[in-house]
Amino acid sequence: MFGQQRCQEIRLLMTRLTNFLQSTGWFSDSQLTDILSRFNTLEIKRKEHILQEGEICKRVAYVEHGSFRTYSVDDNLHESVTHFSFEDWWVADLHSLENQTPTVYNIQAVEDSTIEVINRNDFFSLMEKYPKFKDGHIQLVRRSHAAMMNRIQEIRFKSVEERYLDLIQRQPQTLQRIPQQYIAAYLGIEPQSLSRLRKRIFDNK
Amino acid sequence: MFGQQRCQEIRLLMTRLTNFLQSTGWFSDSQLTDILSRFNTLEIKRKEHILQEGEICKRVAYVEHGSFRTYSVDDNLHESVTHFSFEDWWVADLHSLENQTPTVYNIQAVEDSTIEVINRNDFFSLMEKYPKFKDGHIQLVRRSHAAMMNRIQEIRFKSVEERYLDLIQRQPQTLQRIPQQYIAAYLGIEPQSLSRLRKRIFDNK
DNA sequence: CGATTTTTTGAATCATATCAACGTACGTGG
DNA sequence: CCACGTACGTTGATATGATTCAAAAAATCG
Repeated sequence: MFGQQRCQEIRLLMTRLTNFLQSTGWFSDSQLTDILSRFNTLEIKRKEHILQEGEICKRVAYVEHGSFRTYSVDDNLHESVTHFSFEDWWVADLHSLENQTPTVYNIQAVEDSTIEVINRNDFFSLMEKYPKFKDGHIQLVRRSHAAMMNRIQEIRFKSVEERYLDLIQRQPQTLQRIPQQYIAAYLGIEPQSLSRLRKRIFDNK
Repeated sequence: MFGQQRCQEIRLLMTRLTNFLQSTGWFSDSQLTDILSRFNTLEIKRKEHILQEGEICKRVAYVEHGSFRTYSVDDNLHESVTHFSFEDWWVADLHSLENQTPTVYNIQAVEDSTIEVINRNDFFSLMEKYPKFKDGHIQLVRRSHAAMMNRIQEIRFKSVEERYLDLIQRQPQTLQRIPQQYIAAYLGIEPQSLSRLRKRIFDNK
């Protein structure tokens, strides 16, 4: 019984994406094969961009391995990191993807990474073909929305120190895998200030 | 021809909600009547809450007249305003509505207001019954998501002064209809700081 | 009109930005 | 494999903007 399942998984290529889609229980094996056939595996080198300001988002990626940062840059060349994406995250600019308007965000690999990529047309036709796929996507948008609301609350109510401690507790991998300057840009402070903050924290311990 | 249309509108009650639903062009008159029949008109007094922290969001409102603020309160009783809602806005906590989890937000009338209210079950069954109604809702969630992303960018990149000037230019009604302390809570500063900021701005002119 | 809420003003304090310089780690080509 | 250059992180001094506590002035409501 498990032997057969394992065999099935191997036939479908044992990727994190496959694993995720199977875990939802929403699709039959043939549907799974159909869905997976629309994706291509891509290797992305550290510091390479998969989306840049001004472009129109034409594809959606699923992170197999590695990490990405979504950030934007203001007139004074200050960078602000919206979020980091690790294994099993979907990565895209949903707004640009939907409306086909130029994005204001940049998405860059922080480490050498591997992603599964699907282009916009295929993504949208999957949503039309499989209602569950659409529902899943809507859920994702809703969750992103809630996460953004939450983010604003945190920025408002918590000190930078609290938010830093929260971050390294909730996502210890961030500390290990993301350079400090990007973490500073995520917290909304200058790298110098994060350096001083860390000193304060670790001296008092 | 226009006479007949006007007559039709009167039969459906000439509300902003009716107007909005008609303007989408998504529904026939009988569908419109069906949809509108699920809504009830409610009068909300200034400072009255239509949702409070800890409750589960069980209804969705459309603002006919008046204004609301969505805000949350931290442990030190500091209030942060997420956004203001005026005429023709949908008002609800989408996250609590969807997941039936307790909300962390409060929604309060800033002025004496009139809203059209639909309860959760009716709202969801309308989404199942009319695909266009569901699409419209998804669009709304997506737009809210983009607005929140944008909000974070603004907080990061713009000074409080810039954001204040942006606000009163983009939504002059805010300045007229919303008390200053709530505007301060929207900008993320203390009322005292906004008062000083305003003095600085108007002295330099 | 009086009572309550809202806004303004003052002084002291705190956190972060900024400019500048120095140390350290990293990986790339010789 | 080492040396060099570049990118990254640390530290110092100073400046700026917002907070806090306190209290007065102004506006609003019943």
